[in-house]
Amino acid sequence: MAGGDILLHNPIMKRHVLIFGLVGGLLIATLQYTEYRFVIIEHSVELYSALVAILFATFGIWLGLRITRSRETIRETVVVKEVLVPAEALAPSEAPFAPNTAHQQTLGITARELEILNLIARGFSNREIATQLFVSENTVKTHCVRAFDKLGAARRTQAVLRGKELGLLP
Amino acid sequence: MAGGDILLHNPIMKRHVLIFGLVGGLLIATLQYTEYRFVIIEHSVELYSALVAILFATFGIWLGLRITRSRETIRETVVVKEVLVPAEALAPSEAPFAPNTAHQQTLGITARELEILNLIARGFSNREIATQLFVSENTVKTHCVRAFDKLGAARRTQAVLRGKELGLLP
DNA sequence: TCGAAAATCATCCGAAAGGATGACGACAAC
DNA sequence: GTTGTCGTCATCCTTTCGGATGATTTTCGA
Repeated sequence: MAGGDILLHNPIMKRHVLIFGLVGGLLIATLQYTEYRFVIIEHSVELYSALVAILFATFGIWLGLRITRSRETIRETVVVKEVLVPAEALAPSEAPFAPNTAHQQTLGITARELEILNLIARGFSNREIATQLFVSENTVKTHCVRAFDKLGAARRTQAVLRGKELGLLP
Repeated sequence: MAGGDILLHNPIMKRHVLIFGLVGGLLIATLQYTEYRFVIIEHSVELYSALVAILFATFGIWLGLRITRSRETIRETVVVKEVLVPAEALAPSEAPFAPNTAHQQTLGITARELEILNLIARGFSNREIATQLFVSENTVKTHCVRAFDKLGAARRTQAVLRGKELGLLP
């Protein structure tokens, strides 16, 4: 049930769905309107269908991505809370790794910054990171600079080193 | 490039996109076909549009979910690898660290190159490394390029990662 | 619902890193 | 003495990073 709640009772999602419906309605209305105003070429049904299909497929993909993204964020915060307590008694063998939130907090490193640090540590370039996270390269660079600043690092290799020293990275 | 590779050069993704296109084409074809076979009710364009829209929106959302899911899976497997390998080469706290000479030999990595890899892993820039080793920056860069080539790395962060995986670096 | 924090994106610039290629001396192995 | 490897250095060029700055949008908590 929680999954549904997260998706449906989320105001952000509500707005997206609303926009989705609105755009759909508008499109249909436009279609109907144009039918009376302009000359409809023969066999235009499939053309319209294709257009609408492409449009909505794109929008659908975007929405799908969007949904999972916000779901991931929610999940992350939950996980952090969850892991926090057993962290003291954690076996060093199997754990999915819990970053040292104490250090993270004192340094003021945000979740997103840590996420990017992680990808840097895995050897990805800024462009690759941008692609993976569905943001622009500029954004990644901004996060990088801020994270480096907070870590007192001048380079990404140094940032990775510091991150591992502080238990922020696996 | 790897980010794009994960999504676009992924056989699973390719199949999805293929299916996506196929379904789209089939739908359009069906639409065209039915136009000649059945009686088309008046104002059916918007009906068809709505139908197609809903269908493709659903499909799009599904695809979006699918994409992010496989992306997560890929990321997870990477993590598993990362955790798995260095586990065996984990130093028992005190040893001054002995690099895996077997891997070093098979890859043809020279001592000097390993030395430079080590300094890279410690977060030094090429210039700093040059100063420490009393050689020119150009020399350091040459060693870097050769080492990266042997390790199959495109970046120093990647080289460090590979080096640790192979037990060449502490 | 208001404001702070976070995330996003952009542009500009200089520095660092990466890639290709050629060259030269030292040294060991054949 | 020839060959091959290694270390050294250089030049030229392209790409990537890092830093500064400003703006907008999202998100979240009071």
